[in-house]
Amino acid sequence: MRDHVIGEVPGTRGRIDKRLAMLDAAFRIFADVGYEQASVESIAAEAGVAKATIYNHFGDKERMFREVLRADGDRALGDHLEIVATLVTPSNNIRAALEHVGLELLIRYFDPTTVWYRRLLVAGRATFPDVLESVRTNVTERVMAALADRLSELMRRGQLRDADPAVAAEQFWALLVTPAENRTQLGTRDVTSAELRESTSRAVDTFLRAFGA
Amino acid sequence: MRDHVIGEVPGTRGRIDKRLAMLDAAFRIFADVGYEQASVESIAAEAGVAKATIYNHFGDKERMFREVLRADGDRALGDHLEIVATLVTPSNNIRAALEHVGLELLIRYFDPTTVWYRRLLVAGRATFPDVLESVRTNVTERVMAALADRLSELMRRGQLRDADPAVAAEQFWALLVTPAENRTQLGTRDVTSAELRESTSRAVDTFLRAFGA
Amino acid sequence: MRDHVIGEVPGTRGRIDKRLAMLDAAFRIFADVGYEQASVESIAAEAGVAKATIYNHFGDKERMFREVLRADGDRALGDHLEIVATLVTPSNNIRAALEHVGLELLIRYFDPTTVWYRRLLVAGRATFPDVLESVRTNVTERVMAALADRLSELMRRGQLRDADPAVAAEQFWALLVTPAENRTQLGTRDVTSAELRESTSRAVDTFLRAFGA
Amino acid sequence: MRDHVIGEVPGTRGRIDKRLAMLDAAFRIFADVGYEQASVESIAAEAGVAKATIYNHFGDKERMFREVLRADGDRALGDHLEIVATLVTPSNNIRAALEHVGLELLIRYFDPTTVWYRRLLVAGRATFPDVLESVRTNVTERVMAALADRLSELMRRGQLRDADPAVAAEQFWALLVTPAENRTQLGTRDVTSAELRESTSRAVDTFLRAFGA
DNA sequence: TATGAATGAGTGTTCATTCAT
DNA sequence: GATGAATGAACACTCATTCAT
Repeated sequence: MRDHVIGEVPGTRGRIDKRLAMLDAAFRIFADVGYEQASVESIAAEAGVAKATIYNHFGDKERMFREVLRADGDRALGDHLEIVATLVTPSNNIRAALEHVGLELLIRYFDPTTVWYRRLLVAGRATFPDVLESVRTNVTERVMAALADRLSELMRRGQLRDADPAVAAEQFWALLVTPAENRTQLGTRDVTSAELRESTSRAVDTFLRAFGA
Repeated sequence: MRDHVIGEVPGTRGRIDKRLAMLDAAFRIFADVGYEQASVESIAAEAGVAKATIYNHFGDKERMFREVLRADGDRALGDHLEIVATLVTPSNNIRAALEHVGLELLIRYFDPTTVWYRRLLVAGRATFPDVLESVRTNVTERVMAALADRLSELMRRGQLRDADPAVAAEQFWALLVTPAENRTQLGTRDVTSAELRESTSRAVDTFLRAFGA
Repeated sequence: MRDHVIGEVPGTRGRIDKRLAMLDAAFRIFADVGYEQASVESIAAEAGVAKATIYNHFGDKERMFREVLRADGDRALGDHLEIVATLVTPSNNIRAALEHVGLELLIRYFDPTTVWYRRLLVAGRATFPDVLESVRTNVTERVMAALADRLSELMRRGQLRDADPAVAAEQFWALLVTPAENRTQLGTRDVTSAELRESTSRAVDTFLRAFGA
Repeated sequence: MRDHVIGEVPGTRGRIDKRLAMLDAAFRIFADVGYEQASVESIAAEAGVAKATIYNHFGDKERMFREVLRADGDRALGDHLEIVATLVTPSNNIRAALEHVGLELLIRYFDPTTVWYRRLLVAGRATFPDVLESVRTNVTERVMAALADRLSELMRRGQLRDADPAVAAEQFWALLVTPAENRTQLGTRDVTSAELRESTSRAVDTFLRAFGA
């Protein structure tokens, strides 16, 4: 839980370092114990600054929470879109292409940073439903749409059978993620990369049986 | 949020009623705002008793939380096993049988009580990982095993192709639940029964394409 | 500043004692340093209770302040009206009657409790203008009206010349209080009873020269 | 509350302007909310400078408060002495002379700047009793002495009856100020100039009945 | 058993003040 | 001389828990 580092510089002495340290510490603490349970004091301690410094920078706890979410949300969106974009498959090997994308998505999905990010969202769900909605429309939906777009391209090329691409995308995602997630106990346990590879393989198996040309 | 009633009998003034009222109020409040955020005071108020009475009965907040979880966990397990058991299919119509079980499971899954129960688990995740583990082994795994058992029976009968029943069960569940859940925004929105039926239908479609005989 | 005691019972053990001790301590601290500057912690310490006990009883700081004001305001009104009522003078000695009432009013006015009460009002002026207004209409104006009523009676009897009784009351009060107050430095210094007697005598002198029959 | 300007020159960017702007802002804020309640931050903002600049100039909050008081105290003393000095009455019309001086004093007394200044003193009473004492000896007493001196002159001339001039001054002041002040509710309400004129007239009436030749 | 009253430890937030640039 | 950034101490208020009745 100590390896999400945005930009801390160990020998801290600059100004910007403090802000980054604070965002960073906030991310970890919020993800760890949830919004309500995270004390500003503990975030300050983790960041190595005084409590008041946090207030100087962010105004209040809520604004800090939103700032943290925004900063990481943008990065996550970029990451995922990039991965989905690789599903262009000049090659004929659909299985390999799907397994590549699937595994990459799964790796991201279970990356500690992403796991924490999901926890952040869940942790703040009751208090900040608007943030949740914003993430869904700006991240989840756009990733799903990109995936559907790629799958529809594969359908047009005859590499997948004709079907509703949105449904296909949704089900690909479900087959990929849900069985793997069940094994992590809501993120309590880590998953090995072997497990991820096996999960991907099983998901692609079933997906191709259902949607293969 | 006021319709989960374990055993309140408003007019009665006996001892047991108080205990039930307290468990009941605790369930609602815990599910509503999470373990940490739920104040013993608010639970006492909701149950119509004095704060100290809660301590007389449960010792402390944590023990009350566990009590609530256990009481409802047992009930949930029974419900789900019953539903899965209906997948005996004397008839030849697999699709109808799967859709029946799928819809029933989905209805349970999005029943307010169950939604609250999942929230309870997530809310207490950080503080009570042992409870989470216990639910997984005692509820999730047993339901999955029962489902796999039914599917394996269908495979033996030749109504589904030969495959790993555990994987099939897991993927059936994933196809069923994940797309539907994505639409509820982590439980922020309700789902209509029409949506549930459509979700079930799509899940069974794809499942049968992949696992049909 | 430690002699305003409403009902403290030294060997404190009952329930009601705590409430009185709190009101009492609040009165002293508020009067001493003002509403904003008075810390709930210090009031709790002065009352010998825990901070939370104050919140259990009064809800919040503002409600405690209002409670304190109300409790003492009622008593003050009664006191003053009683004094003014003595101005019935069956005897012919107006000077003696006026000096008696004047001295009594002045004694009350510079009684530590009353001094503190005025400080309380001034201290809360900015934050609670409504309280100030309420005291003015319910206490100040009623005392002035009672005084005017007594003076008008004396005019009817021919013991004072005919004049506007309201103005006479107002000016009697001004002659009585203001010179004395100037010597206390906004209540910083105490006044001796000799000074009060002299102030009264001078005020009555001038008042009778202006309003004597 | 924004019309007390000591020397702000908006267009200028020199050094002295900043100091004046700070003193000016401090006066307004201190008078508005009191010493303890005034935040250095708000004064800095009102003055358009950085918080640290205030500390460069005044050392700390207390020294700034004293500086502000001293600057304005001198001006107030001058004003009042000048007014009292006009009570030389070459003319025979005492009533007119007294009404002139009385009205002028009353106007000053209820001038927003003076009202704020009195609030400043009251606000700082508990924290800075020495300042209060200094104002009393350097301003109040000197104004009273000047007034007594003028009245004694009138007595010598036979325009007022023989009496203790100090007492006469004190009572003139009381008759003048107290009834008017009662109507402002400790400065919460403004007074109209008509009210001031009426108050003056009543005060002079009574004063002349008591002290007229 | 049920309760009203009390409390110690904490929470988010503000503020006067300092320091490096 | 002027500033932006940082901080320690304090404050109003909350909460899980205990105790006497």
